[in-house]
Amino acid sequence: MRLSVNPFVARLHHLTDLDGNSLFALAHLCERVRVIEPRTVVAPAGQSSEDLHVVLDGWACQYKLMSDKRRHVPAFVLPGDLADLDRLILPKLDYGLATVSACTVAALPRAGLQALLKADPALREVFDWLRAVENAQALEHQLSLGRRSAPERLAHLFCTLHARLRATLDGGEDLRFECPLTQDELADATGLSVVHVNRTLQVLRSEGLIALETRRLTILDWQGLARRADFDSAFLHAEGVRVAAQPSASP
Amino acid sequence: MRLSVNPFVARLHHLTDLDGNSLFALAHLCERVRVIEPRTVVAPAGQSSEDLHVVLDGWACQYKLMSDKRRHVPAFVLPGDLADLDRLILPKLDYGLATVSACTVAALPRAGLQALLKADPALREVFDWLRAVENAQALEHQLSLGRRSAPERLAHLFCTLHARLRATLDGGEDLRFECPLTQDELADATGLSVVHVNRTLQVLRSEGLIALETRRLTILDWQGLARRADFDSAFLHAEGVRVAAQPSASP
DNA sequence: CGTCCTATTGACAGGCTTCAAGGAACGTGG
DNA sequence: CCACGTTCCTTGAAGCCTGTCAATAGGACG
Repeated sequence: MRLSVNPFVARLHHLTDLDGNSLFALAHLCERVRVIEPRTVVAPAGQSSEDLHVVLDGWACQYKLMSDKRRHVPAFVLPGDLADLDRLILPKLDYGLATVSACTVAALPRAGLQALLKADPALREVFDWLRAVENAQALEHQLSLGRRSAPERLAHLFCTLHARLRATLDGGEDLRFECPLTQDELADATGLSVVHVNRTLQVLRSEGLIALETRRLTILDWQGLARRADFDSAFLHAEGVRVAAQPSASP
Repeated sequence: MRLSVNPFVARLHHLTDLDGNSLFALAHLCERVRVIEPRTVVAPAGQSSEDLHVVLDGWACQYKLMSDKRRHVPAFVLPGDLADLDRLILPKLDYGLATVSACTVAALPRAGLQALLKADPALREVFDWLRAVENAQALEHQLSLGRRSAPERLAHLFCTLHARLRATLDGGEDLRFECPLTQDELADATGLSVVHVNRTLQVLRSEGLIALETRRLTILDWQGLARRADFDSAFLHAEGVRVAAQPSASP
């Protein structure tokens, strides 16, 4: 798996000033690659595993289940995302990982990654940063669930997805993107019922903010959508990190 | 500030196998102590700061504001908690820190803490673990906001607070605790309105699950409350961490 | 005793859920 | 190529949960 085709490594290349050695070593850990069917559990919740997962292609999601089957999706995992970073510390996670669309997933050995991070302080710093950003996103999601109305939640989710995708793909100003989410999944992420998601989408459409055809979302009015959502991209920390110049292997 | 009276250090002593040197060094960083009035902003959101905050006594909370003043509380900060761990990585946080009751707060210098963690791998591992636990709690809170009803949310919050307090205070089986939260704060944490919090509390009372007098919560039926909340304490990771035996300063 | 903050109540509206059923899209096999 | 099953989307009706507005009561405190 070469550097250029690994979107996770590519993203870190964009967001950080990690040197080639670090990136290469990381890419090297992404060798065990699987292709996984849509709507498939990759790693169930509450089960310990020795692998972390990087989604190279396709969309996945974290999920949590209540004992009566109610389901919540804390976050969608986009191409280039590390899906279960917490497992670096906690082998047994309390959320699961499932695919949304068909996915190409790399499994990184926990021990190997830990060793790499120990040997490469700059990379470690970057991983710490990734965790902090993930946490910031989790808190913003909390705000949505706690205080935003249904239209606001969906608008906010779309703004977030768009911003994250654009950052990863480095796509220009394109306001359209493939969005493989079903309304069921939107419901589990926004804390709404499927029916209400459906109706709320129609509201956003009728307001001229979005168009949502089969698996394809178009933001018709970015400003309007962001205003509707009270969206402020700061929590995504898309500016990246400069990691302190380390006395590392090579400059 | 001696070890024994610093609840943050005491908690790490309980939860981890950190040696005396690490704990002492950490306690030493907690020297700058302030007493802060109730309902006071300690560190506003969106502002960068060179200090992390440990709450030694009293309750505080993280908070986020929307542009129209809607408020959300992602987490309450209890005695012995590090309130803004993310600031270790992100100097400018997107949540603020405010007191709930009168608090004794220690301000730890970011640079000093970073240096300490760099020099003490075991301590660093523990801090990574703290972050992972914090994230687990954030996701469980998301689940509450997204999928639990009002009575379930409050029941879950009370179970969580009780479990966290008991872990910190190492209190026995006591089912009562001081709870300085106003219904306003409960509302901001649970994503409900004040009025509805009030009514929901009455429901929980009438079900014989809790008693809530002035600033004092009694859990009358722990099992019942946990069942009502679909509470599973796993996400608190109260078992702590054993950090790999490090070739550290002293055994 | 007045003031401020918090808790409590009532009335009413509306957002959102649930139940139920129909329609559209897509893949599969005959 | 069409019948068929499955999954997803859409719609309607009914009602509860929760929010908003407004006003009262209770405590703490100066």
